[in-house]
Amino acid sequence: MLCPESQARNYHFILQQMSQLHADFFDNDAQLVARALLGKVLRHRYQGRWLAARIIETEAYYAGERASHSSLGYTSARRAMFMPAGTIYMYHARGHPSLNVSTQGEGDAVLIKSAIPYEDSLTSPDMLRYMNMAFPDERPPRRLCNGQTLLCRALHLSVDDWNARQFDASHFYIDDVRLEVSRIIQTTRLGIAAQRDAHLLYRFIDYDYASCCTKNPLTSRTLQEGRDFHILKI
DNA sequence: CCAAAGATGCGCT
DNA sequence: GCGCATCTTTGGG
Repeated sequence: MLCPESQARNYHFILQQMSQLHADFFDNDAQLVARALLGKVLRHRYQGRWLAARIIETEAYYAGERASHSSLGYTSARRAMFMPAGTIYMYHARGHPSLNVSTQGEGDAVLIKSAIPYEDSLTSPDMLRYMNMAFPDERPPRRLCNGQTLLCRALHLSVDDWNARQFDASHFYIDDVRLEVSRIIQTTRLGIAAQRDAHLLYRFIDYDYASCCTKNPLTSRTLQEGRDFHILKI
């Protein structure tokens, strides 16, 4: 007979095994993976505590276009983009870590661009406090993960620990807890120079959380639906 | 040395 | 809300 604490641990482990995303999830076209990742939950164990965030914004990158790091050529730092689908690719963007996952197609990947903290029975009660420890100032929950480097900092994910590695049910993985995503905004990626395929509509946002993403197309005066962005119904 | 798939505060509308 | 200047750290030529 297991003690209650062991039972809880077992239950936790079984839930992880049931719902975590495996390599076959990522072994698809980068845009499909980018869309499917919306509503999925990043879970990272940091100092014995489980931290989690719901993905609300992603970008797809292909070796065959000019915005991707892989299109710049193979280097050791970029090797994870060329590794099998489901390999974690992390790099430093302006001094802070950024999280990507390789997909089907050598050199193709998805950038996880923003998320919001997600609390449930698996996460630590003091999760928000631990996320906030990454920042000098006190931040409201919706400002903890709304940026590709901010979410890595809040979840305490480092390049040294996770670049070119695989997800792992005991430390860091992506979970499918069946959250509903009914509409997706498809629009242009951010921070891409005009001559590097900036026009491609490879950025995806969970419509219901557009107000929490890095840059909301719905409230822009200059962007027009049908030209600069589309709303996809699932 | 400097470019790079950022984040922020400030001033303006 | 938007554009712009300025701060940031690392890997690669």
